[in-house]
Amino acid sequence: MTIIQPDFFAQSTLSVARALLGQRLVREIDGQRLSGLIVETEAYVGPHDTASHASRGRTPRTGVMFGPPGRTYVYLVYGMHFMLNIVTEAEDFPAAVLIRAVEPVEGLDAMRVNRRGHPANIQNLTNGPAKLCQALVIDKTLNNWDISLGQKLWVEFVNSVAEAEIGAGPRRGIDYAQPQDQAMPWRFWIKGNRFVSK
DNA sequence: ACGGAGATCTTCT
DNA sequence: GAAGATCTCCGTT
Repeated sequence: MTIIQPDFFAQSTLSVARALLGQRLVREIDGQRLSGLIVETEAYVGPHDTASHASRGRTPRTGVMFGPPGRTYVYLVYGMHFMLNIVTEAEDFPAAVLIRAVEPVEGLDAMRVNRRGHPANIQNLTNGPAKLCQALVIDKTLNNWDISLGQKLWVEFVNSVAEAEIGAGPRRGIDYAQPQDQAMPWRFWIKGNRFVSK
C-alpha cells in the first residue's frame, strides 16, 4: 500500500485527473477508516479557466489553489455543500482536481449515518461531490490539508486505469463560465461504473 | 422517470 | 447584494 505523495500532483492537471481514477480516497476519523475508489474527477486549470474560482484572481479563499500541489482545497457552495479538490501543478499556477464521486469500500455503515441515513441504496451514498464529502465527513477544517501525511485524509495508489476505460466530457454545473471553457472535456470517469454522478 | 424549486450562507463586488 | 464546481423533495407523467 502506497500513500500518494505531492510529486504525483505536480504534473499536468488533466493527467492527474485521469491518474486519480481507480485510486483509494481514505478518511480516518475516530480511529476508523472510511474509504472509496475515485471514479469521477474534474480538472480546473490555470488563471484563464473561467470555470475555476482562480480565474477571478487570488483571494483569501482561492489562495490555496495558488499554493503547493498535494494540498486540499475544500470550499462551501450553495451555503450547504462542501467540495473536495486536490491542488495540482506548481506554486503560483492555480489548478486543482475536483473529486466528484467515489465507490464506497470501507466504513459503509458510518457513511450511511453521516448521510443522515437518507440513501436507501448504496449507490446514492457517494455518487456526487457534496455527497462524498458528507459521507466522509470532509468540511472546511480539512481545507489546505497536506494529503501526503497519512493522517485524516490521504489517497492510496491501487492501480492505473487503462485509457480505454476512461470517459471524458464537459464539466458539470458551470453555466457561469465562458462557452469555450464550458465545452472543455475536463470531466473524467470510469466507464460503466455505477457510482459516477448523475 | 423527469422537472422545478427551495434550501442556506460564504465569498467577493 | 448576488450568485454559487449541488442535493433533495415534491409535483406531475
